[in-house]
Amino acid sequence: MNEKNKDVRVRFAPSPTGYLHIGSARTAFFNWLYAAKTGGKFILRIEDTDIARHQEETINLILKSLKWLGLNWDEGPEVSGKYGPYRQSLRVEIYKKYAHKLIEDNKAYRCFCSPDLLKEERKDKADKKNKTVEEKSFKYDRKCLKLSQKNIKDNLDSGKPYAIRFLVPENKTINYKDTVYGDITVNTASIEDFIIIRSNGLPTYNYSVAIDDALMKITHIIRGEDHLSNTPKQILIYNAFNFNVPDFTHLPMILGQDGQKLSKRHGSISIEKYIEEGFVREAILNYLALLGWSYDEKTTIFSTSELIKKFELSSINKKPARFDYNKLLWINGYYIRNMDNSHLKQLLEKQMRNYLASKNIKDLENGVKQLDKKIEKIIPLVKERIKTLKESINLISPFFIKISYSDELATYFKNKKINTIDILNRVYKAISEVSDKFYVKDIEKNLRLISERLNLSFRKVAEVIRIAIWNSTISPPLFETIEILGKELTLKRIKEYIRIIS
RNA sequence: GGCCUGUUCGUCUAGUGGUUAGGACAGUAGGUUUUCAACCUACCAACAGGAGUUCAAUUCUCCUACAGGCUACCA
Repeated sequence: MNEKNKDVRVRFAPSPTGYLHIGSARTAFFNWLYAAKTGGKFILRIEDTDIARHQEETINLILKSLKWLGLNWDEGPEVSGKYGPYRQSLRVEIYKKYAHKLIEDNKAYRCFCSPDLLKEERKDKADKKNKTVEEKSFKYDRKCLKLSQKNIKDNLDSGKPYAIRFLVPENKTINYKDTVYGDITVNTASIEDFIIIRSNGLPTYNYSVAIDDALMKITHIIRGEDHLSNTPKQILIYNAFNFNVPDFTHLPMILGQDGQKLSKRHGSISIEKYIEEGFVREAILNYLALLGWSYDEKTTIFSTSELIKKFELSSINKKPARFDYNKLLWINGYYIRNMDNSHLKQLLEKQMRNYLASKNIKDLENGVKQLDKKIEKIIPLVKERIKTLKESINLISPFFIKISYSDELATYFKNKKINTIDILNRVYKAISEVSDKFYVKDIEKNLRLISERLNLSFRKVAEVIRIAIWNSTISPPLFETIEILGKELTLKRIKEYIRIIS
């Protein structure tokens, strides 16, 4: 394998049966990274040969998620390329043509057996208590290989449906080297004559994938470990046509927190969901990169451009990785904290506007016009307090949306030994006396003075103020919060809280 | 059932024929502080089990256990 090879061609070949899954996203990303690193081409191919399962809309969802991640493709849907079409459903004639060539060469044959019957035979064999491997073998018995020319002709003439099976060479050893898993050796004795073209004329996976990868001149196949066992079959197809066999790199599986295969019951598994939850692009890519790959013994944060430089297929590991939502959260928080304010502002303002729209909230206490201006000042207060963009809503909305005190906070000071109303009156006065420029420094000075005068720790005073102006025992830093709220609104909330607890 | 693959702290991982087995997340304790975060410090915590090779094995070999994948006219 030559890393400097400019002719590298890799592909991501999703089956459009749902959203872009987190595991598929990693596969796509690793392919993309390898292409970026080597200056090769990243090809996108849609594997939609299973009519029953594929859904048209999901193709767009997948493309959308890939674009959001920034994994742009050089050839594929929407951009085309010289090895198209890039949808398997549009390549059916190609698969048929090659399959018939195999029949002519006696490397494949027509099978007229009924699928239902085969299924039953297989079941019988599984149930048998026979001891020999032969007797329990699930392999197809090659009934149709033994058919005479006349039989075949009669069947064809009568229009009997048939599938095409690949004639697997007997007792041959297939050997290949996987970048991650090393030398893999399989004997053809364990492989049955698998179907390559179904009776409905559509190809099966192991066949079409090999034909396409060969025809599209794919040089490196990077995909999930679930395909490791399929690889020998595909090599058989390559060999039957004398195609060049590409390099294989299988990626360890991604499991859920419980160690089971990642599925819907593990919560969010689609990229789309993560976008909704407020994860940022670079954080997701960074986390994905760490699932099955590592650079050294200490680095965990990698920008995408660093990944392009540092990524190596040879340092991918074999062990299946559990998806650790907590770590993703941490990485996301890290990216938010270190993001530049103007970029963060764009993202948060969008979040906020979407939120207001979704809740149909119109009467903002500070007015929508101020959202844009104020959010700029809010950013530094929230950026190290959120792990997702979505969480910012809780911290930002009280600046704009009228608060209504919860029962718990309305009675919060009832049994406490402090004179809440006295404190609030003093606060009201102190805030009123701050000059109209309303500097944080002045606000802080005046408020601290209250605790000094009352000989009360400032945290007690702060708690009272916090609940009054924020309806919560936690808030962004108090003085800055008051500054951004503005004199008028701060006083209004204090007055309101006094009224409620009086 | 057959075939293929894997197994280092709870999690992601680094690592080597001789190391106090390293880092990160999580957890715990403390510091800072107007709350919450962030930040800083410390602590907790792992080589699946058994044989063999070797002066020495977490590292090499074999077996067992466990886990995952494939075994479809799914991909």
